[in-house]
Amino acid sequence: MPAEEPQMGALHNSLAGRLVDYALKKDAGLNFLICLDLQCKTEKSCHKESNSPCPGEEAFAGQVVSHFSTVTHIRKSLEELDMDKVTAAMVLTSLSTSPLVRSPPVRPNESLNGSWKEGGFVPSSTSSSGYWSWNAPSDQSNPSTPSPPLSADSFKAFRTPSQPDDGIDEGETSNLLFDEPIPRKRKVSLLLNSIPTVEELKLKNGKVLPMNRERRVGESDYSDGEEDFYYTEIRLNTDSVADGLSSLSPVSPSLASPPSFPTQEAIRPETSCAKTETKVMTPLSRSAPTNLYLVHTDHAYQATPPVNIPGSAKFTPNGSSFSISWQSPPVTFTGIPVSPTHNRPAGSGEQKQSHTVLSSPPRVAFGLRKPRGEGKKCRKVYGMENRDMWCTACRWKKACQRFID
DNA sequence: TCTGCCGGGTA
DNA sequence: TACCCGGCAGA
Repeated sequence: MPAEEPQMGALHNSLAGRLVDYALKKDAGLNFLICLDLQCKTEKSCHKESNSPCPGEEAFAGQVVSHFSTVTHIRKSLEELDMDKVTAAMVLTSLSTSPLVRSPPVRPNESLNGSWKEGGFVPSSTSSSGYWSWNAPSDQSNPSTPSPPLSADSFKAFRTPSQPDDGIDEGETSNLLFDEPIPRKRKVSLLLNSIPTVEELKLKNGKVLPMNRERRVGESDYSDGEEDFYYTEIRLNTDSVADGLSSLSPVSPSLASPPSFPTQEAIRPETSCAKTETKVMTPLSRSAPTNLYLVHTDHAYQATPPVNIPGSAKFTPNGSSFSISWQSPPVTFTGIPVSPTHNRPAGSGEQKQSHTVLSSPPRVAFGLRKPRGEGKKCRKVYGMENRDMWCTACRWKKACQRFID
């Protein structure tokens, strides 16, 4: 193991001191979104079944949830953002906070291995190529301990050595790290075969930050049929959630209608990535709600027709990346990855893997649940014994229509 | 624990 | 569409 790995891992830890992690776990032919939250400070329900204390990473491990509600919140209009170097985008306005499926316990050396083992993450086997996975928190008894500030030097260490300095000076770097949400590198294991590619994070100031080093075909850790799947959460704007809520409230026509998406032609693999994604993102910038989530993936996907996702969502593979975008409804997304070692042509009878995450929107994360009425309702006024005097809504356990606040 | 009511299921 | 109810979350 290269000597720099502990340092890299520690650095990564310090970068990742907030929110939650996720993994896509393949099991029984289905892919589940698994909460890897080591802090568990935002969603109680995610581990309620485990009945474990919040920091119980192990008990929490494998809990299948959908935690996208806490994924980095992007408030920046995509129109304002120069997206032409961003290789994937995910619009996740809301997903469930409640567990849907409980996956089998995650065994070491399974798909999550290397990234999450024995309550924490350990350096992955690919760290020597510039990837770092999550090490066990230095203080597991207090996982929510804030991460130490990063120095500009450490930030540089996080950068890919092979990448040139993009002109981001240390001052900017510091601002990025302290004033802006910290880009986090995620490692998600999938039973996919694909080729993570070079990532660049487009900063708000327009500068491009290389995030990963390219991973080449032929690297050996695809052997078990699984693949390390990385993505980077990018928080582009830190405006208040409440601000974002207003944009989710019903409903301007532009928000209510699904965004338009590029045609099949627009996402052909031979189309340049930047060009393609510009096309992809532009409609979103006009129609998507303000709390958008961007997931940056290191993944190669076969060029297949865009997959329409229920709920105004779409999965769009395009060469070396994919973008997933949707608005708040429950979603299912599927994708067909390209295998680096079994690179089959599309439509040649290959086994297409379907990756599914089912979820439903969180209620609290976006405050969509209206405040509870303060006044007396039918139930209080008439009592349970006079239930027939209640308004219909109250009888149906709906919002009271008679005593409206 | 009570209450309001959301979200989803059923007929 | 009407009706019902599990369950969440605030009081």
